[in-house]
Amino acid sequence: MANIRDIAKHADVSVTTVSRVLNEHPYVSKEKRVRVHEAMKELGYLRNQQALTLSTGKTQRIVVILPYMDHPYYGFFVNGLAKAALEHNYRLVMWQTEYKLNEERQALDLLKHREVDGAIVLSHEMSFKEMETYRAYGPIAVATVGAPETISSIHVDHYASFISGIRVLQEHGYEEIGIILSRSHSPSSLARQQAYFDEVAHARQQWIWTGYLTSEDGIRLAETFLSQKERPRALFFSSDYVALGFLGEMQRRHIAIPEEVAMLGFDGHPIGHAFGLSTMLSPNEKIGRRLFETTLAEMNGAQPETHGMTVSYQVGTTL
Amino acid sequence: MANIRDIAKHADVSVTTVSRVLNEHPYVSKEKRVRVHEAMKELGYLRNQQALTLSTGKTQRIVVILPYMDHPYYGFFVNGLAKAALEHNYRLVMWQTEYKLNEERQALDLLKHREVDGAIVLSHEMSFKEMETYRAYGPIAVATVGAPETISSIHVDHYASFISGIRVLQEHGYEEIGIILSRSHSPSSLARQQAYFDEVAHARQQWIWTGYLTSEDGIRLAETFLSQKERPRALFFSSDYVALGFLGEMQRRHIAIPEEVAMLGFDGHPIGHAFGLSTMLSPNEKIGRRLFETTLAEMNGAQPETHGMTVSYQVGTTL
DNA sequence: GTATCTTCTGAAACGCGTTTCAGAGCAAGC
DNA sequence: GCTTGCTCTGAAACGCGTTTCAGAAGATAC
Repeated sequence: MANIRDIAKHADVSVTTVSRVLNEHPYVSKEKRVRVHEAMKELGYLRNQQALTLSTGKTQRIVVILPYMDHPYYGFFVNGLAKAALEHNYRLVMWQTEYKLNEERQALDLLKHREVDGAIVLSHEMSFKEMETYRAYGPIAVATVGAPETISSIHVDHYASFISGIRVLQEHGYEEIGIILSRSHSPSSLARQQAYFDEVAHARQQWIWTGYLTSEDGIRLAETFLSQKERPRALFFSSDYVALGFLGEMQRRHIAIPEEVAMLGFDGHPIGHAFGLSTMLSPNEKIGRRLFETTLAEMNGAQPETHGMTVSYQVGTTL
Repeated sequence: MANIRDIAKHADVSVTTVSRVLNEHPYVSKEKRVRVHEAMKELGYLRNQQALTLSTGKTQRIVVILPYMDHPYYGFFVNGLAKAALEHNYRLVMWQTEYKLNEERQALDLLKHREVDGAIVLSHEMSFKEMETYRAYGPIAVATVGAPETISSIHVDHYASFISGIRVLQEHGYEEIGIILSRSHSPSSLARQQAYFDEVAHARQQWIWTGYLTSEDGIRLAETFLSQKERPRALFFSSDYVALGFLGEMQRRHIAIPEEVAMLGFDGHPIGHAFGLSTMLSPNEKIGRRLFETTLAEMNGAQPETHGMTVSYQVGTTL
């Protein structure tokens, strides 16, 4: 495959001139520019991206770190990221961690080895303290709360969002409320619990169910929930998919929603809409976009930024 | 940041020796090996992946081309791909095309510019004829049918799968069957239509609904379906999400499933299970794995392969 | 007419790890 | 004692595009 030196020889110009033509530098005479273009066509020249990357030090790649690519929760984030990346001529390198700390480290090592220009972290086990040790090698943006100043954070304000969700439930007359969370120790779960205790007068520790991530978990939850003696009148889920699993199983058991138990989801997935799930709509695609744009801005010298986004109520029939 | 030459100087050995230590070449004396390791530690050496890539010509990256990353249909494929890639120390570069031919071209151009070692195409607008023009630059594997010999294909045998789905419907006593397809001109849709006409005695052109991709489309379909005078007794969907949208809307309208119309989905998404959707289980995660492994094998000199996978019936309550 | 720009060109160095090749030193084979 | 072979080492070339720097030629300024 022809390289820049072959082109130079063929067009009888210097390598520098060919490079200038490639980069549309103005100081090339029309005549030579034409000759170079012809040579490139004749030899079927294709610029070697690797060489460019080594030379400039810019990879035009960003690593995206998330637990599972097929978990619907991340779909909107990734979609926003993908669109923004495409627009700015960046490629996304996806790294699936399965919640393993070691995989997160490997993914961030790409930064150290200059395989990518930046990192976007949608979920992490790693402490921010450790994450900061990677910061010297490139910008990092997270979709979670609690990041230090050096790390950009574009996230859903889970505390405020849960407060507003609880208010929606209260406006519908529900006072005895339970909440369904994902991993119990994650910052978002902690914020949600805090909101729960701050805002719900009848809050009870045993009305917090943790460890529910998927629709299958939602199915399981139905059994657990129904076996409980004292049950809340409404459930606030932190994920639409868990809510849907629960809803499906309740339907199967012919238990009326919202008469027996009211439900409020979180995310706003279209599939929830089909089953009339009331939910808190989260601007995840927009967050994805902004995560990318923030990272890009940082690469161009901007300061890290922190921004919390809020959610809105989407009417359904489960309240 | 220290490079290999700095290490060489610091350890008072040649650059070659440092390279040998990095690559665990046996012909390095213990003494020098130790000196090199010490120098690397002292200077905080990090191997520059870019330089390695330029030097070896191997990127350890594969581009994955698909219309939308957040479409649940692709979730399992991508999951399988991601797991296999991780195991073999490859990175996945995701390219979202939104069904645009031009985006597919850009994605495959990565191959030409040596930005990736291979390409995996989960869905494409591009003709195989055009796709073959990229073949010279690296292995390509598709998840669709009809690929020429030069392009690997690991796919669901849509014809056989639709036949077996139709048989399931017939075994449940349904003769008047309609089918719901995605894009009408895609090879999979054509194969499905063929199976429909070959296997269903009462097949009718107006019982083929095309253009249904998402759960929102499924909701829309309910209206269209119900407004039709002569309706089939059963619907065979080519996507669980479309089926679920339809199912939700039918529930909202208090129309009994399967009494009014029986439903059979396709894919086997967990969320379908929650709502008792009968479906044809597709081994998409396995296909993802094999797509990667095939591509890897081709990079190591193996021939392209074609393999059709079959689906199995997953019992639900919508038949 | 001299000084100062502007335009255009190319040699060489740079980014950095790998590979090839030549050769030195030493041991085993016969 | 001489050949063969193995172990170890490093200089130089290679992959390939970009950038720096020096300089030539022509144009403009005053």
